[in-house]
Amino acid sequence: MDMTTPIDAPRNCSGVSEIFSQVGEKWTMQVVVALRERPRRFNDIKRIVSGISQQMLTRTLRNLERDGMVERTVRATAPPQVDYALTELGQSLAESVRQLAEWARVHRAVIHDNRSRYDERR
Amino acid sequence: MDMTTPIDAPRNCSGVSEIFSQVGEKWTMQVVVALRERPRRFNDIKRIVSGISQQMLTRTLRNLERDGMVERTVRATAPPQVDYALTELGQSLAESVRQLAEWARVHRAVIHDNRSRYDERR
DNA sequence: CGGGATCCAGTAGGATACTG
DNA sequence: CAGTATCCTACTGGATCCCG
Repeated sequence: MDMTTPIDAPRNCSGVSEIFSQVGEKWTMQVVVALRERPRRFNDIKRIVSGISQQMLTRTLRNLERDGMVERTVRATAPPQVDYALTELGQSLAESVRQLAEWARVHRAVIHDNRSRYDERR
Repeated sequence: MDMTTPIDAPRNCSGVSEIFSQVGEKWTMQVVVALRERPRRFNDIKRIVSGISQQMLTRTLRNLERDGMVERTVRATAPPQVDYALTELGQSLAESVRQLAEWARVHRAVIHDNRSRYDERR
């Protein structure tokens, strides 16, 4: 193992950044947020997360389901009805992310301003 | 002209997920963590963030600099020496991210387990 | 030492059409 | 309604060479 790294950083950044990349995927957190209040059906989510295609919504939900963040419940009615709900794991993620989201919300304007100035100076 | 600023986002976090995607980029947070203790030089960071190419380190640092997370200081010595340091903005990001990182560290095993079971059931 | 310039592969993201 | 199936584009990540 690499014992030469002189930082007392959180151990195993590699595994953690794996989670980050999922969180950072374009639609993941918006879907999680859409489910925070209560379970919702496919097209309800699609309506809330404006701009998402049904393809991307399907993919995002599958990934979240795969990780155990979201539970999928199929009702054998006609027409078919599918509910998606956050699991406890998913809810705890949403809660942890909320703080980072708050940071982003507060600093968004400054970051955009920094970018503009950087791009102009170039 | 400001085409980049979303005017209205009722529940939507389009601007926030923009920050998330940067945080989720493969190397961004590992570089930030590498700078948390003190400023460091290019090849120091490269050594700490094992596996990163000089190309990707350059790109990542440029993006962080662009957003005002990192400050770049060039010393006109021979050989040239460049220091990278977190700004206050960068440090506050690191702090906010730490909590999400802690969440990821705690739940990583469970998530991996969920994935395995999901993939088997397929 | 600290990059920039190229080129290249893989994947995320998206548009559209079709289906049980 | 809730998806699959295709096909396509753009961007992320990386390897390599070069340069002051």
